Amino acid sequence: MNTKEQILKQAMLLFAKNGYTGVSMRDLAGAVGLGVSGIYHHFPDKKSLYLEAVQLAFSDKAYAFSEVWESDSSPENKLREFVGRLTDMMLADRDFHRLIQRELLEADDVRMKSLAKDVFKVQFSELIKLLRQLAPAKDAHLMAVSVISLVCYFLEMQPMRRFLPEYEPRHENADVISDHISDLLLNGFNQQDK
Amino acid sequence: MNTKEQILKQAMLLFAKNGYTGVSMRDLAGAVGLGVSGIYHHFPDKKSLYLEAVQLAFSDKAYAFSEVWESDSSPENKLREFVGRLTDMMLADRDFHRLIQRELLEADDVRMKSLAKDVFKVQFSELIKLLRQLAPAKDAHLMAVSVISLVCYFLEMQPMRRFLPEYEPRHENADVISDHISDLLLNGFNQQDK
DNA sequence: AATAACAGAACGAACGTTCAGTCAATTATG
DNA sequence: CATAATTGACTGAACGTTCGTTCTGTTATT
Repeated sequence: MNTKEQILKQAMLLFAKNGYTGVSMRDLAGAVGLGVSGIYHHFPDKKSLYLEAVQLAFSDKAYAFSEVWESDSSPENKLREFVGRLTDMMLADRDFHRLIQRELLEADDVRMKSLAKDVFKVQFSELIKLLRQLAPAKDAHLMAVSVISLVCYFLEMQPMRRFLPEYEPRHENADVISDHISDLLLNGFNQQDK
Repeated sequence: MNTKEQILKQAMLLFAKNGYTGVSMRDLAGAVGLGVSGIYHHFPDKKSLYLEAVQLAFSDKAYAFSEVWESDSSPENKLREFVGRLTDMMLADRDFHRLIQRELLEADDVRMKSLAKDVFKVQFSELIKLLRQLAPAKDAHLMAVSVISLVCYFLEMQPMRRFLPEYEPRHENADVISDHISDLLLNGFNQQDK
């Protein structure tokens, strides 16, 4: 891995942890093992470096779900598979999830639009297609957002959930979370037989 | 409203918009109409000011749901009422919601614990009690987190949802959102007759 | 000889914080 | 009751530090 890639990787980690204003060029240089000016040899300024790091982080993840859409399982199982993979991904790469959280908080309209079109659109459309089969009468956009909401906010709340009533350690297990979410989506509060 | 309260209010707005490191004491002083040292007359340092502003913002909201818990409607209607009020609150006070988002992202274990115990615990416990009536066989903690997730992440995704497929302007309406969430929770993907 | 990849020092600006002084309102004193 | 002393709420300038960025080398490779 060359120097530029190392810079981008460390940048993504640090920006995810501490945010744009929370990371100085000296912090980053130190993490990579360079002097400050070494970074400016590869990037014109901090803003460009940040955007490139975010873009790289997202583009790596976009194609993780193609197997799900291409499989010929039942719609129910496709949904379970999608929820499971999304949960796994978010749990395995917390820095990536923090980056999403930060972008939702801080990105402007231009960047929001480019993230929507370039990163999420394809997966979101496939999810909508699947949901139309599962629940034709319901609003597909709202359903798709609901699926993503359940997965992402579970992990977003994780640092606080630990201190809330009825918490058990198994509530951090990926399978427990994704099974719960799939059951809830497919059956609501009604009992289900598994 | 005295000066100290004005400082706290402006601080909460600015911190919600720009984050802790994104707001300088000079920014804040300017917003209140003071010199920098005027702020240090009321607060010992930036950190204390931030914590006090966050605490104030949260304590104002904690008691908005007592009517729901005390009513004698059916559990189903109580849930609909809770979801509706939570959605309204988050939609009406975006700065408050941004502050929650930031705290979930940036707070350390100590502050996370104090937020959980002092701010959310009571409401969360009441929600759990309600959910036990609605779905006794399910995991109460996971269910409660699901309810909150659906409401909060809908609003968190709002700036990006606008650019995703199948979006319609009515998807930003509080009633549309909260009805969808309540129906989903009570019935899953199954059809429901309203 | 030219270039790519850096190091180290330095730039002005902005940061959190402090400090000496101002000025009205309050309290204490002769 | 008048006046002196004290306090609370602030201003403006200044402190040392850190910020993003640039500039001048240096060193190994082409």
